[in-house]
Amino acid sequence: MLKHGILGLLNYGSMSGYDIMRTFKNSLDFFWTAQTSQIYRELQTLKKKGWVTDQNVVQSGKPDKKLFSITESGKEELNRWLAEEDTGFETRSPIMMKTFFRGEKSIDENIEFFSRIQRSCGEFMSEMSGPPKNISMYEQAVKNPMISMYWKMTIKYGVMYIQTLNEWAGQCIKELEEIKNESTDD
Amino acid sequence: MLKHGILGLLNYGSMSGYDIMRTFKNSLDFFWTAQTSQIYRELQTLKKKGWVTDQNVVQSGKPDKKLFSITESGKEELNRWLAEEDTGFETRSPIMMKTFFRGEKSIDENIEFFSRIQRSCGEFMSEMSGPPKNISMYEQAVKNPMISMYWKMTIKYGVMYIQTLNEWAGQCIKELEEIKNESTDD
DNA sequence: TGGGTCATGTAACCTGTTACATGATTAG
DNA sequence: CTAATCATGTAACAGGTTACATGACCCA
Repeated sequence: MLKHGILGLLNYGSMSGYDIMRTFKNSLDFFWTAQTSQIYRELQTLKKKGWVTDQNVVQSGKPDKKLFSITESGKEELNRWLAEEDTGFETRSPIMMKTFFRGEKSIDENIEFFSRIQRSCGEFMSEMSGPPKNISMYEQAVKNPMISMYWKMTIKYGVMYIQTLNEWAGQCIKELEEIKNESTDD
Repeated sequence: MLKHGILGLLNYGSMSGYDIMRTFKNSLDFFWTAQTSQIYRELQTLKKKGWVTDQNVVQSGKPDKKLFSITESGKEELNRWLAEEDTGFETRSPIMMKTFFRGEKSIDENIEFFSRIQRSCGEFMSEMSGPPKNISMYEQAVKNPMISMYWKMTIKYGVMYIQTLNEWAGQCIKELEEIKNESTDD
């Protein structure tokens, strides 16, 4: 999956490992995180597979860099992956894992747990409403609205996802508070 | 994370590796998948850490099994983990990764891509509306509504998540179809 | 007699995380 | 002068996936 993410980015233009890392951080990071070390390792694998090539670029005032470019067979692989039929949703949610076992904790502690989720959602939303971080990528994309459209779809998903999580946490809190009131009434 | 999932299950009662595997499949599977091989490996790690103990149980008509039980220090670890403050959302979404790069494909292919997501959502929802698979776990939980409440919250989240995904895919299709109509009108 | 469930795992591999190392330039 | 940015990576470990192996019992 990360391999194809890297191929996809290189398909927009040649980049160094460092460029890829930054692009990941300010565009794909929300739904796929990647460490620098992993990106450099994957680039070596992609090179071995013949999907990318690299060349040294001497820079003045900055350290030299390796520019990676996608090859024809790399483009074929990218297209094969995009055409592949997906099966299932493959979510992995630490939040749900913890929620599942929260019966061990008191109602008040759990209200606090869900409130913390809501606070995180709020922080995320206010970050989102500010100016977009991925300016340099946007600049390129504006030239080709057919590409930036899909980027915007993933951002839209991110917003909807956080809103849903926020709403869900709210419902959980409400449920817990009703239980608290019932037991106080007796 | 899987370690704590296993500890959490063993906290409800002693189980064999096989029992844990089945419980995972019909309750935690949606937000955390685990292979059998991984569960057996993790159980060995948990044993080394002193969080679980095991004993052989001879069965007639079935192969012998190893019953794993949580220890006091295992319970402490479970509680420590539950009290831990979470940072971030940590989503990993293959669907979004593919969406991000769909500019490579035609509008019609992409409408088909989003329609396939909607079909998967539909299948998921009709499975959910049927009788719950995790009957044996429910039986136990009914005795303690304070525990089953949190399980139901995770199921609720699953439903809301799929609904959001479905709605998002619908909006994407709408957007693509508008573009199609615009270019036909010219 | 063939497939499903129960029950255990090993081996190899791939992917992801954490910590560390190096070193120049530039902005505050 | 100090922290951030640019730029490369290695090493070790943790976590996840795929494939394989074994064997008995039960039901159709």
